Amino acid sequence: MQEKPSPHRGRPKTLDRDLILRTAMMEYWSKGPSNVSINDICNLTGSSKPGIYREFENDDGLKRDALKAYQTLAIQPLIDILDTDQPVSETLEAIINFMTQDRGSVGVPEGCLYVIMGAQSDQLGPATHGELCKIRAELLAAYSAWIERAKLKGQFADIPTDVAALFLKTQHVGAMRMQREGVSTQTVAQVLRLGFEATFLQA
Amino acid sequence: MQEKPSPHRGRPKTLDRDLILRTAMMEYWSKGPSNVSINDICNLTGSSKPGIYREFENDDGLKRDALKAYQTLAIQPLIDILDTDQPVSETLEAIINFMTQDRGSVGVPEGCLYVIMGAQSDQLGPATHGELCKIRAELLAAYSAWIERAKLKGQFADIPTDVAALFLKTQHVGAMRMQREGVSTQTVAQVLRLGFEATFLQA
DNA sequence: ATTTTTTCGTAACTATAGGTACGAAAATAT
DNA sequence: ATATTTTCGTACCTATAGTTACGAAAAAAT
Repeated sequence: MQEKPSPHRGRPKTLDRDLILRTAMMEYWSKGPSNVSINDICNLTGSSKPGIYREFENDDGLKRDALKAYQTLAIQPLIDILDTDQPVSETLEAIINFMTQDRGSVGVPEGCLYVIMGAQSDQLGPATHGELCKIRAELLAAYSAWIERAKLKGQFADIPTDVAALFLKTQHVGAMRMQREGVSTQTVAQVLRLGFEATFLQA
Repeated sequence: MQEKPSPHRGRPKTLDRDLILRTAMMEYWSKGPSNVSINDICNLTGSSKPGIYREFENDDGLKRDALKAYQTLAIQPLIDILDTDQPVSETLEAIINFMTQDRGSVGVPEGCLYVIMGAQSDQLGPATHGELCKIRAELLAAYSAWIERAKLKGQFADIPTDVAALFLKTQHVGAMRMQREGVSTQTVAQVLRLGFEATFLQA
C-alpha cells in the first residue's frame, strides 16, 4: 500500500478536490442543491468544467460526495452524541444544543443539508439517493440503539423502538425545517424539548 | 354583478381551465413540482402552451392556482376538523384518520402537496411562495385556536400556544413526509398518536 | 531531444425549460 | 357581406443545464 500509487509522470494536478467539495457542500446547503449548477462551482472555485467531471464523474457524483462531506461534518457528531453513554436527560440536552447552536458564529448555514436533500430527493441522481438512504439508515440505527439503552435504564416510555426512532427523527427534521424557515432558535429549542420529553420517563 | 361579464363576441373558449388545474395539481402532487413542465401539462390535457400562458400568466401562476386547488381539496377539510367543536380526543382521532386514510382507494397520491412545495420553496416563484405563506398562516391559526379551546377545557398541557402549534405542525409535516417515503400507514399513525398525545391531558 | 503519460481548459454539443410573435379561426355586431 | 372581437395553436426564441471532444501543456522516462 503506497500513499501515492505512482503519480510521478504526467502533468501535475492543480485541481483542488477539497476546495471544490467544501464549496459545493456550502452552496448546496445554503441555496439548495437544485439552485447550484456545475458552472457555479466552477466560477466559485476557479476550476474548469471538465476538471470537475474528471474528478466526480458527473453532477450526481459531486452531490453524493458533498453529502458524504456533510455527513462527516454534521451527521456523525450527532450519532456520536447518541452513542455516548450518559444519562438520558443529558443526551437530550446535548442534542438540543447541537441542533440549535448559533449557525452564524460557526459560519455554517441554517438547516441541514441531509434534510434538504431528503425533501428534494425526487431531483437527485441514483448515487446521491443511495448515500441519502445510507445516512437515513445510520441515523435510525443510532436512534434505535440509544432508545434500547434508555429502555434498559427504565427511562424510556413503553413504545415500539422503531416507532420511537421515527418519532425522534420527525422532531429532528422538523427542527431543521423550522430553523431554515426563520423560526427563532429559542422557539425551535422549545419545540424540540417538547417532543423529546414526550418519550422520556423521569427516574 | 353579471355572471358572464360580456363574453358574447369572439371565438368561443375551448380551453378547459378546470381540467388543466386538476391535472397540474395531481402531477405536482405525485411527481413533485419541479419534475412537471408546462409541456407535460399541455400533452396531458391536450391544450396548447399559449393557451395555458393566457389563462395562468406563467409557470408560477399555474403552480399557485394548483396549490389553491389543493388547499380547497385537502387543507381546508383539516382546518374544518380543527374548527369543529368536539372532545379533544375525538379531534385527534379525526386528524389521524384524515392523514392516514388509504390514498389508493381515494385515488390521490401519497403525501401532501403543501408539504412538498414547502420543502422545495427555494424553487418556486413569488406567487406560489405567497400562497404557501398564506396556507401556513391559516393552518397555524387553526391549530392555535384549537389549542386555546383545548386549554380552556383543561385538556391541554401548559405549553405556550405558539410552541404547541409549531409542534403539532411538525407532526403533521412529518407524517406526510413518512407517508411519501413509504412508511406503512399503521406506523405513521402510531408516530402521529405519540406526538399528539404528548400535549394532551386526560380528563 | 524525443517520447510517453497525465492533466489541463477552451469551445463546443444536446436537451429541455420557460416564454412569445403572429396569423388563422370562430364567433357576434353592423 | 364586412368589420370587430376574442381565442386558437404552430413555430419559433432565449437561456441554461449537464456533458464532452480534442488539442495544448507540463511533467517524467527514454
